[in-house]
Amino acid sequence: MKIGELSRRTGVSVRMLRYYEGEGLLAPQRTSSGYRDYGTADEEAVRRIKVLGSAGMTLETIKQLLPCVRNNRPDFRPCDNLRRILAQQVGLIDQRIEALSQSRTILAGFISSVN
Amino acid sequence: MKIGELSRRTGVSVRMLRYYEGEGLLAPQRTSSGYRDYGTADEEAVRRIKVLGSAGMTLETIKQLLPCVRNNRPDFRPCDNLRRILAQQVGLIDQRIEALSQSRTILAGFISSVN
DNA sequence: CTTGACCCTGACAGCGCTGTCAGACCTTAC
DNA sequence: GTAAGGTCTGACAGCGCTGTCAGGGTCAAG
Repeated sequence: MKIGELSRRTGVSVRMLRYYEGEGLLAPQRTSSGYRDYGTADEEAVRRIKVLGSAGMTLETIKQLLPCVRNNRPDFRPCDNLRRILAQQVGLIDQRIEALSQSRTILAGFISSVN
Repeated sequence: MKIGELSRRTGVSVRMLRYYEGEGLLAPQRTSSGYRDYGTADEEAVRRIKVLGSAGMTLETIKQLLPCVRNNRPDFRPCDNLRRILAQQVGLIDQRIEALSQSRTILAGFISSVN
């Protein structure tokens, strides 16, 4: 599929899809005329990037993860320090969740103190 | 207290404390020689800013919240649309928590699939 | 009075991310 | 063949946040 369609299907802007490629997270085929040609695997990848990204992960971090994550099952063999990255990222995520929960408590408290 | 001490006590860099002031989130007293002089209320505010900020809130958003949040108990009277902001922010936070949980599941799954 | 630690302001720069614009090419449908 | 809409590249700019540097003032201890 072409970039516009992928954009519509994933909700990621055309601009960002090209950016992902520039950062090395995607490498779509090209048609003879130079148009990007994405497959379903690319679409899957974009969805993953989106989720990981909205969790606060940097594209750089996601990039380290992604190549090992083809096929829903990570392949760790080519990725030596990946486990470390993963554990570290889970730690970061837990921290963020904690902060968010705290904030939520604060805000929800404010709201209910008014109703 | 002076800015260096506040920085040490809160873990927020001197640079950022001055930035907060520039953005209108803090307004410390000044000594006759121009040094910033922070009180305990400022320290409290900085801690709140820190928590709210690490929850992904913009300083601009925090700024709208902060004036109504003196004394641990929000004063809604001067803040008409605050409830709307609060509800909206809680929604955003819930979204972020959801995304983080998803990411966490993905990553933790990867890790356990290897042990 | 000097020295070292701290503070001041202002500016520049970078980060990661995102939008937008220009100028050109491609494709599809009429 | 023409027009409309999609795509290409490359560049510029902005966002919010953060560090750093320069050039200068202040303060406390020796």
